[in-house]
Amino acid sequence: MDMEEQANAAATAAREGDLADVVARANSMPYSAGARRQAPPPPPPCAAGRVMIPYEEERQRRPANVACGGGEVTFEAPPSTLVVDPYLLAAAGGYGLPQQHQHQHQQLLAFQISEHACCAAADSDDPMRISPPPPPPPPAPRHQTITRKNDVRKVVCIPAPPVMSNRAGGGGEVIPSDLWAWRKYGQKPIKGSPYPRGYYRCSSSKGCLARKQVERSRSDPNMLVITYTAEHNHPWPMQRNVLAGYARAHTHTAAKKQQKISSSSSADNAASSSSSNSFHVEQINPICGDQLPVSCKMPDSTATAGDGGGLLFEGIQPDEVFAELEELETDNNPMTTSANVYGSRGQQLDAVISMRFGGMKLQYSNYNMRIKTQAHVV
DNA sequence: CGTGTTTGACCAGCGC
DNA sequence: GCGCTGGTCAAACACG
Repeated sequence: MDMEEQANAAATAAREGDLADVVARANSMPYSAGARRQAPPPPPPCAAGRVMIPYEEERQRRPANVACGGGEVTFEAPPSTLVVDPYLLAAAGGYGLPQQHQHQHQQLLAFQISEHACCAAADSDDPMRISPPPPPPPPAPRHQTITRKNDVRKVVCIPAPPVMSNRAGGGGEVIPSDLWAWRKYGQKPIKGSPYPRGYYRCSSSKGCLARKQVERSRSDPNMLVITYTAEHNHPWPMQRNVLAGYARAHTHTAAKKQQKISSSSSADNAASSSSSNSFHVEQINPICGDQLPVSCKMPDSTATAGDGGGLLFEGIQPDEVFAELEELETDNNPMTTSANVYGSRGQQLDAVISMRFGGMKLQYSNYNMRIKTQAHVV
């Protein structure tokens, strides 16, 4: 199979949402003659693939490059320092956010990324908010399964839905979906914070050590601070096998709204086209329009669609794409990831995430609220 | 019945 | 060593 056929096969796979196939095909392709080069270095050891900026590095860079607070946020960082978080991308696209908050994401897209550092600064009484990669944790005793000093913590800040009486999420929090199945196992009031902290563990797989803590930022109650601890030891769940509890609770709120929107919207998918060595799938971002031009459903027909009100799209689904990328990164696939997020221009916000694996380059962009996924042979 | 949340109790780390 | 604090457990309960 020559390069062109490979590219077409990869394009087909990508249109079908099978990023792993795309990557496999891309990695099987030789680098083009003109671009012959050493394989790019593996991404930084950030297995979960989230924005991970070493604390000292970030602290030194922050004054010059990150302006935090206010409506206008400009954020720039060397691509090598950024690993894209599928969750952030989901939030950036507005997926998973309750309808009443979707408008906020335009202003918050850049903020969410820089807030990663700003939260740490604002809530500086938590010294573990950003920590360097530690050695592997020792075998876990019954309690305190991970020592506090050595655990990896990755922090994501997202716009918080308003406090509701909904029991989901504890303390009335409604946690937007990040595609993993989480089970709440505790909640504690935190000294100095008026908001309780919820403790969640991964319920997708027995024995998975992944945990997350969810609390409102004490400095900005409109932001949710989600702290991820440990890593999933299993692929992300393509199929939710649960209808009870957390997902059920979400079904009662924003998720049902989205389901209604979904069911009443047109099933027309946006046009896609392909050429010999490139293709793109273009979809209208549902959050900026009254109409929802694509059909929304879960990846698997048996899965629940009520997962935090998230919308997934037929064809390439951004959440899926980055969730798969997350796994690929953990496999240390030789690829580079870069992200550029530009400050808001009026109501518009642009974000470009590009990834390169082998001879294929994938690019996810959110230009003027128009989601576009492209793949090119490089 | 399976999966979830709630919540009081328990345990360990940490600072003094 | 002691007390505070955060993280986890587990029983009870809710829900489809």
